[in-house]
Amino acid sequence: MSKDIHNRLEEIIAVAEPGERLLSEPKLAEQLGVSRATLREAMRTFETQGLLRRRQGVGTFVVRPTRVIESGLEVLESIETLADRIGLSVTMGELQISKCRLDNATAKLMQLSLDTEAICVSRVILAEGRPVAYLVDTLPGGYLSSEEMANEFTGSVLDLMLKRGTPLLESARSEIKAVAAKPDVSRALNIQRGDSVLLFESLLFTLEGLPIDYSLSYFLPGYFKFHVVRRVG
Amino acid sequence: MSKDIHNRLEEIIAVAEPGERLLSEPKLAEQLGVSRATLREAMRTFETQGLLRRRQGVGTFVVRPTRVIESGLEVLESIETLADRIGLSVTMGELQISKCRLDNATAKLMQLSLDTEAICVSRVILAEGRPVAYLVDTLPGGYLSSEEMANEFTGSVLDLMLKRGTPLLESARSEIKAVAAKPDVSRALNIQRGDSVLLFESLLFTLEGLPIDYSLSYFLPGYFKFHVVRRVG
DNA sequence: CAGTGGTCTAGACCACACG
DNA sequence: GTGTGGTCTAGACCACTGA
Repeated sequence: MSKDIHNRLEEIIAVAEPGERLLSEPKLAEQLGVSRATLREAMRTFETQGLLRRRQGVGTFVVRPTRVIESGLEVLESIETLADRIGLSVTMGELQISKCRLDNATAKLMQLSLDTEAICVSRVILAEGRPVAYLVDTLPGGYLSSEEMANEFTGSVLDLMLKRGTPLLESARSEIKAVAAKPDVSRALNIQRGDSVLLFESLLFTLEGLPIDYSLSYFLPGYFKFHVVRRVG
Repeated sequence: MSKDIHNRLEEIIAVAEPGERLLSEPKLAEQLGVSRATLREAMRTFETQGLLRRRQGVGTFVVRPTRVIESGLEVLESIETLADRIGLSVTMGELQISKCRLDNATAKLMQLSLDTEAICVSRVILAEGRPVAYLVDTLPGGYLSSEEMANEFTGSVLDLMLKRGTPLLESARSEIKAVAAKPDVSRALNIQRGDSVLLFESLLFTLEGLPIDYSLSYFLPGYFKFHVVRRVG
């Protein structure tokens, strides 16, 4: 029964020093008496918990997640703001900005026509060098200039607009999902395809009630704690 | 490249009639020109979207998810209440009630001593015969009698207490996570081990602010839509 | 270059459902 | 019993990293 493998792996991780490298997959699999596929399956849980970090061509390392980025969902704040508050430094990587076309569903959500020119911004947020979130924003053209993006953008469309003061923002409506990481997500977050990630699909509104930003935010579960208070009646 | 497989599977599902059975895994794998393992990997996404339903010993079936159970997170309501509102009938299965001991973390959360007698209630919620949620509640002993459970319990601890009127309930604090299904969860929800599910880890409080119920709620993503409004500043 | 993780394959055995 | 999905194995090849 490979529930054992899970427990034995847990033990191995528990006694390892932070930063320690595990045996290579073939060796570890042999030592545990299971196939490599089974071992990798068992590793999945610990990866999404942020306890293991795999690096292709290098090895698998034990990680001690530092502080967890915690947030109540009632307030809209960027990851950078949240991280700042607990004194955690985050950086941005793999920034890609491109003009893009809206697909049908997105156009409908944003109340735009299909031929609206739009800008897609994708990037990875790293905490202590580890990718922890993958964000993709889609905005109608005209809200972001290329100079602004080059000079001011630090990872958050929200922060940029708040700093700029225009347009005035009011709220975001987010849909919360759990999804299996597709190839683009698993690559960006450095996890296995099919691993579980938390996805916020959000629409950001201005004070006038205009949708101004459609975003997909993929979060590595182990590094974030989102909570919400739900009232009876 | 097995991204193709994903798309081809998508196409197969799209043109299939609801309720239609797919070819068996070995046959379908051969037809698509991939191994069974690869095919199963590709199937994962569609399972958690609720588009495929696998039944051991029977086959894999195409499902058209009917209505999605949608809820804002600000208000605490049971799945039964939400389903009722959209006219969807849900039933309860695999009810298990047992006395249990608190583990360390749970005891701390509930502000109880480790030797407190507690009751664990687990059950599966089915919508149209399909398991869509797996709920595990832990309560200190004394709140639920066995007669009540036998006669009144329809799947929701919340509804039972609200109906009874005591203790008076105020709110729940929920932590939202994405997790890979462990064996117990995958069995209960009829999905593959490691599939992504949405997990709410909640603590329910009385009007006096006493924690009275600790619950883990695992949701099959495709059948639920949770949303929340997040305000700026 | 050698060694790592990422992916895929072919085949096996099991537990289960149904006739 | 027969056929299904659930799980595991052994082995292969690739892409990537770092010396």
